[in-house]
Amino acid sequence: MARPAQDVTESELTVLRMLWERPGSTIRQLTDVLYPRGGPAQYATVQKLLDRMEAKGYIERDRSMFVHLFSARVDRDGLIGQRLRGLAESLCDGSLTPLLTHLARVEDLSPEDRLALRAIIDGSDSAGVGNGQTRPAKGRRRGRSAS
Amino acid sequence: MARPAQDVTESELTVLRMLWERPGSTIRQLTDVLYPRGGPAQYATVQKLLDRMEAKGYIERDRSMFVHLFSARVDRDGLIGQRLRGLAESLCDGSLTPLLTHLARVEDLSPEDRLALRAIIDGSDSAGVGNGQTRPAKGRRRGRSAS
DNA sequence: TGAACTCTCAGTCGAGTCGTCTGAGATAAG
DNA sequence: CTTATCTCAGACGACTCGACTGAGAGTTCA
Repeated sequence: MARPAQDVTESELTVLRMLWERPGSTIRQLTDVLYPRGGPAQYATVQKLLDRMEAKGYIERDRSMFVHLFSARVDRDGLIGQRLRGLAESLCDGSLTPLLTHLARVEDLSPEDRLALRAIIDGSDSAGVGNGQTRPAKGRRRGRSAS
Repeated sequence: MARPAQDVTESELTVLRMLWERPGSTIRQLTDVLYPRGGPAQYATVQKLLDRMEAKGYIERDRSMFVHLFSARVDRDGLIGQRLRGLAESLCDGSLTPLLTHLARVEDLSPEDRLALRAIIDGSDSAGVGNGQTRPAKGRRRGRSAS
């Protein structure tokens, strides 16, 4: 009954970040970058991390060839959303609003951020102010959990 | 080298939540509520959870009397901030802005939330719209981590 | 064909966490 | 003094996680 833990570890995240940069990588390719002087042991470590991430649903594996190709199933924004939801669940009865107001209160915003935020809040989704970090995300929309 | 883990567990959080409601509780009082039919074993469990939370800095213990009194050192908002910062650290290079925009984008806001948010964003901190969940927080202000 | 190489896969190991529980010793109450 | 309650240290079993080993299947190439 110890630690349920189902989200990505720091080590797993390191591998996942690489898959975000280069989808369809092989274990060999990942290992060569992660452990430039790595032997079979390091190779196996990366393999195990990928195994576990696949089991947790964070990546997918193309088995069609002898050498498997790995890609991320969740992007950075998806991961952010997941953790944010988990946080809301355990601390705010599932509501995301407290997190939102907390951030708006704590973070000192740049004028650009301020503008972009107001645009988002007011519903106009044509805010062209790129802050470089966040990407539009594909099919994500109002994920009411309503526990 | 497994799991550093330094933040509150779900079980610890259960106890912490009680301390938010009733600061200065004894182990006995906490145990009676948490395990209404609990024996010495359950008592010791609560004790251990308190021990570990004290070690992690989440609660404080008044040792002046024979029976110790426990209180939270961090409130809900503080915990939210801490986790949010951790999340930003591991996924957004330490910047909170991506989290903010993510939430603003994903969450469909009620008109009240919208209004309150705009007030916060625009810097006027006299927003009287109480959404019940978030409390103003004492000394928290611009925590630039600038890694 | 067959040897050398690389890959996959299953299993193991050590360190660490977490919830639980036991037992010893100190203190208070009757 | 006896009894009850508290504190404190330690230990357990289950589990996670990074690291590593070894066996066996598939590929490459002389």
